[in-house]
Amino acid sequence: MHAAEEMVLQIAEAEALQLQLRGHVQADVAGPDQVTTVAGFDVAYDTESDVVAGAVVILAAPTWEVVGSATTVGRAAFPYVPGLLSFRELPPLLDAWDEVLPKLSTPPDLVLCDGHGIAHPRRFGLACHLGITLNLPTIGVAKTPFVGTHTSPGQRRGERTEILLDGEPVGAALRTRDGVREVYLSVGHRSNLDSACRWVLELCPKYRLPETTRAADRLSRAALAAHR
DNA sequence: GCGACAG
DNA sequence: ATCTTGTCGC
Repeated sequence: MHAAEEMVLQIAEAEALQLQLRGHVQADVAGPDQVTTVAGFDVAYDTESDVVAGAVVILAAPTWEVVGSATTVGRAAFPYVPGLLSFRELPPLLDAWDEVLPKLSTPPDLVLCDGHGIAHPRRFGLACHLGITLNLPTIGVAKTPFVGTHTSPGQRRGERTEILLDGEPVGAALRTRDGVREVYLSVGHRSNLDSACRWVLELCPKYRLPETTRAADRLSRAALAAHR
């Protein structure tokens, strides 16, 4: 069998797994009401190879200073397929997680990652997959919309509109700074939309993107650069 | 059938 | 994701 045919099968298997795993997602339960530490995840890609760097950062409330981190460098084992991002990014992210976890006295109270949670064609985006794998409250924060419809929220920080998919709210377009374009967030696991919006705003005291995203992005890029 | 499509 | 210069605005 040719490589292209193998890929078609892998994609079908991945989609089937999503349908199975999505049954474990808790997207309408109380989120954390206190957050002492929060984890942020990101992956950086090399332009001309399949080398990838995964990073996890641990930030402490209320200043969100970095109190822990880990990076790993490896090779991408799955291509980018819209709707199957977690199969590409989860391996490097979990590698980084395994590195940082032994160094923590307590697991983080909340996890953020790039990309969507239940705002996904099968309601099982990267944030969901990461959340049920770690069994932690998770929020997906994306820079661009993926599925569903939404109107533009008001121009003030904190204003938001719902992302609707098949008539159901699956996420929010949230303005994290006055006059700056919104971010698109959705619950990954063990949270709800109100709580997710609250914590994302807390994590955006100064910039459009959450401090977790910014720190993890910097770190994953640095790890990639150091490797080359 | 055609186009769009998180990172 | 990543490749890239200048440029507008506070």
